Amino acid sequence: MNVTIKDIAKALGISIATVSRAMSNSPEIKTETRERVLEMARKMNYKPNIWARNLQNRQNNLIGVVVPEFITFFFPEIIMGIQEVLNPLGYQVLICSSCESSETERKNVCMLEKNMVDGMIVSVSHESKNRDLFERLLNEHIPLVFVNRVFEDLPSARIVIDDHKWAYKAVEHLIKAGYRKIAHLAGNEHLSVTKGRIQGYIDALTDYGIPYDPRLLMHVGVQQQVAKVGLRYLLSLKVKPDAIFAVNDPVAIGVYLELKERGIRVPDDMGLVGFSDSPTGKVLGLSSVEQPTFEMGRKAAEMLLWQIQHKEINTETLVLDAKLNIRKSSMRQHH
Amino acid sequence: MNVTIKDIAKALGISIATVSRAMSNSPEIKTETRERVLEMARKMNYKPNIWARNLQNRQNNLIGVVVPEFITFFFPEIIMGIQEVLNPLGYQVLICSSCESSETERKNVCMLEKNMVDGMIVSVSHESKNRDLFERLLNEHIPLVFVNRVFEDLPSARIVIDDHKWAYKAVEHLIKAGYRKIAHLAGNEHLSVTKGRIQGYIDALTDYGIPYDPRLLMHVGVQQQVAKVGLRYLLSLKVKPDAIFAVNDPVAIGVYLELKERGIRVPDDMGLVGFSDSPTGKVLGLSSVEQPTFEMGRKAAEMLLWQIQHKEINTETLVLDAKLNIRKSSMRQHH
DNA sequence: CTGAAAGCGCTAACAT
DNA sequence: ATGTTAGCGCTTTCAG
Repeated sequence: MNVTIKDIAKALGISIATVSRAMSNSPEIKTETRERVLEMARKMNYKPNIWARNLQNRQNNLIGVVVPEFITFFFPEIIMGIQEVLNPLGYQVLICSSCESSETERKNVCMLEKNMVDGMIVSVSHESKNRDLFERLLNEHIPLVFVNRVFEDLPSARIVIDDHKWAYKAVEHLIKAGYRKIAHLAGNEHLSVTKGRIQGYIDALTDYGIPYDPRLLMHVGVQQQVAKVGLRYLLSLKVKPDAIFAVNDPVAIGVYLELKERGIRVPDDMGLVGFSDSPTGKVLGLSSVEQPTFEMGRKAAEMLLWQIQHKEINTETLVLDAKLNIRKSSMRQHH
Repeated sequence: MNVTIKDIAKALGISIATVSRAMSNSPEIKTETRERVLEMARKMNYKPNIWARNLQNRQNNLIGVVVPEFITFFFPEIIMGIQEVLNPLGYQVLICSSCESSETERKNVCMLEKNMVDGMIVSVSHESKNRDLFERLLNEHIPLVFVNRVFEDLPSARIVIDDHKWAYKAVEHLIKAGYRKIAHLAGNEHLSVTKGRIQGYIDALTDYGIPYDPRLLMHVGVQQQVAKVGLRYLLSLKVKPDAIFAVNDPVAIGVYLELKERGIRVPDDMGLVGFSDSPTGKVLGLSSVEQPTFEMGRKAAEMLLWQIQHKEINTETLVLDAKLNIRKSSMRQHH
């Protein structure tokens, strides 16, 4: 059995109220009494019961985070940013992975609700199916912030980068490097980031007078293993592409490995640009758009805190800056 | 204000006990009453207060996990294994990163204690300084399992692989591939995995008649950025090594990149083997020892559950199998 | 400054 | 089968 304030009170011959006050550093207590209580608490190895306290305070300093996965660096870095802000403030973070499944995502969110988290930070799974669920959360005024993968039509707080702009820059870079038949391996259709990146791709081509050819655009998803299928399709085309802009680094890496396998040289035979700048991409010399992952996490945490503290839902969208890192995968020597 | 069983009871004109029984699916209740309660609960959007329940049950189904980092694939995979077992059973997992700092690790553990987790799974930070802390936990009979990085002299549950054996195999492989001056970039001195891998390295050399040269062994730590320093040292030696066995993949990758930078060819001029088989190492063609990460997590969770259920500390060490993946970084064509 | 007492929402005897 | 009641450990009025 654990030691409670009752035990301390009894041992000291004082009331539990006094002990409680000593513990919570209340001003209305004699310094001497407090010291005696603290001393005894230490001696008896007292540990406050957090559930009793939460029950009283109706707040548990728990924040839920739901991400699609946390095996690759991207979401872990966001999570670190979140914890960096929240942990020092005494918040605990419950991390859930939806494993890119909307069903699991729904379970995670319900579980977090059951655990009465003070708020949630979510990056939605690639199917982006649970609009109704998050709408309900919003209606119930549960503080909620979306990061990276969002629902555009939901009045919620959001942390994103300008996918359109950075996709545009990536494709523009390929054009300036001399590539002309630029393909795009896009993510899942309903994913927020997919749409922005596709439009950026199309707009860059158009602006540089390259007609957009829908056959060079294929939705493959966001995982490395699907890249092979996409590449096979692109290479089967009559007019093969000379460069590929991939929706993210895992897909770009999948493409890279498959190209190597087939003896197609990067960047000479095929230019390649990814998105999100993974460590693996970096060592492979893959050009990529770098997102400020830690900062995204920090900002998401701050925006959530604001909502919790102001007891008010925030519908602001914060657009952070990004950066195009050019490496050898898109630096053709001659063409 | 949230709806409580009291509200439901009042709305239905019944007692709170009946409502409580309906909620917990007690057998001693009329089916019809239960349905009416459940119906009303749904209508009123009732959500059970988990703190009140925990206060009553003195159990919160919370498990704490402390890992050194979760940016690279390794610990995330272990964590996924843990969650795979624990989540379906209704446990929530609190994930903390010690950021390879013993001080942060101590804070994390204390925080988890404060949150009254039912148990902890820990992989200690590379300094391995908090022996006293974990000893206290063990003395207080808090269920605890170490994974991967352990304290050998603490009577605790442990999930590991045979570092000695697999380091031996890695070095043996280099020897059989024709390398003779094999160096070892080792991890932090007090880290459990470091010791086993060093001994495996030494024993393999000895068994194959290659005298162990202490100058070819250097403690560099476990992070990619320190590899450069280690390599610079090794290349400054009079008798330069022709192969390097690195304590883990990050270090091996750091070495790989630096070798490339300097125009030293892998595997022809320098053989290279890592440890833990990272995705990045994989795409670089780095030979490495693969650890069963998911399985380690699953087993750790199971061992912890056992302790929780049996209310008894377990001091078993479970040694899982591993695998040496040979890739081109150690496949010299000729020598 | 300290104590008595009520109550947070729920469960589990104990009654009926 | 249902209701009554006493806590779980803590905080917080309200008295003194």
